[in-house]
Amino acid sequence: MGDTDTAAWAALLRVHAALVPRMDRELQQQCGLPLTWYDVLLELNAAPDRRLSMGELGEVAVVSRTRVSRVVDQLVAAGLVGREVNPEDKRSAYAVITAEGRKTLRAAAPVYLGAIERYFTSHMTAAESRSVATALEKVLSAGR
Amino acid sequence: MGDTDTAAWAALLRVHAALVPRMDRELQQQCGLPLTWYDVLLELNAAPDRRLSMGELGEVAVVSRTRVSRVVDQLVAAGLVGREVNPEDKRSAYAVITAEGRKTLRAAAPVYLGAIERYFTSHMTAAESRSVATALEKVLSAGR
DNA sequence: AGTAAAAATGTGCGTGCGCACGCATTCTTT
DNA sequence: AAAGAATGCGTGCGCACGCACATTTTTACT
Repeated sequence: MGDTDTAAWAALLRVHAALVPRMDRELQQQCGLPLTWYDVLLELNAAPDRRLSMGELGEVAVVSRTRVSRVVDQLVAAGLVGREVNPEDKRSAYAVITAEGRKTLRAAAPVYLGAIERYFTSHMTAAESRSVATALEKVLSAGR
Repeated sequence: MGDTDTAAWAALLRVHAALVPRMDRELQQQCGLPLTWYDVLLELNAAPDRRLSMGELGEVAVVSRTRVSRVVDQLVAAGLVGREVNPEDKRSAYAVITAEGRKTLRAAAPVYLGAIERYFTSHMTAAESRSVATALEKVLSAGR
């Protein structure tokens, strides 16, 4: 752990373990919304035509492909997204964010963004923040 | 996500989601050792007198306090650690790494460290690595 | 000393998560 | 055109994880 090479990785693991449950609770208590739901809604809202197939959703969101089905089930039951079949490929199922879903997302965004700022970004300089982002994005684009 | 403030956080989440399962599998296939076991063994080995109470272990390792009991159960069953009662406080239980545990740890270390280097550190500059470490460690020390 | 609060640990239970598998549909090959 | 491979998706199942609670021991207070 003390090794310089592994220090960054060890710190990443600890930050994740410390902050993710905290943010999840805060979001859930103030907005009744698990972090997973927020992530899915965010990606759907940013997607072209506000819809994504299950496979695409599993790749872009921080949710495993197989888990997507059940999360979308919950979101459909909550009225935040709808299921639609792709007429050009009847295997495929689209998840489409509803108006209620966008409303919920807009309400939850400031809470989540505030938590990120308060627990994470505010404790580093702007230069460090940029450095972390570029470094981790390089790791990401390499790991595909 | 595109926001500069949240970019670092979003990248951290994605890197964690992408790399942790991969490293866990690699470690488990090549050494028969889950990542959780490795972390616990590492902390025990680095601790004074090679032992830690359950509470201390839950704080220092990336394992929740309540989860520690069962993980130590497994490690005891595997012969990698031993349970000892604290003679000065009979509530407390010490987890002590065994010789077999140290042997297993030494065998697994190069595999894990290699994976960290290969999947993570090698994709950023040394300056970025240091920047990531210092930034995340500041986040950590602030979040207690 | 005696009683109540606090601390440290272990456990029953519900939940989240991913793997292996099966079903329906589409693509490819001959 | 027919058959086999490949793709996209959903589901049964087992494992990991944390919360609330019970138990035992220590500490604090009167």
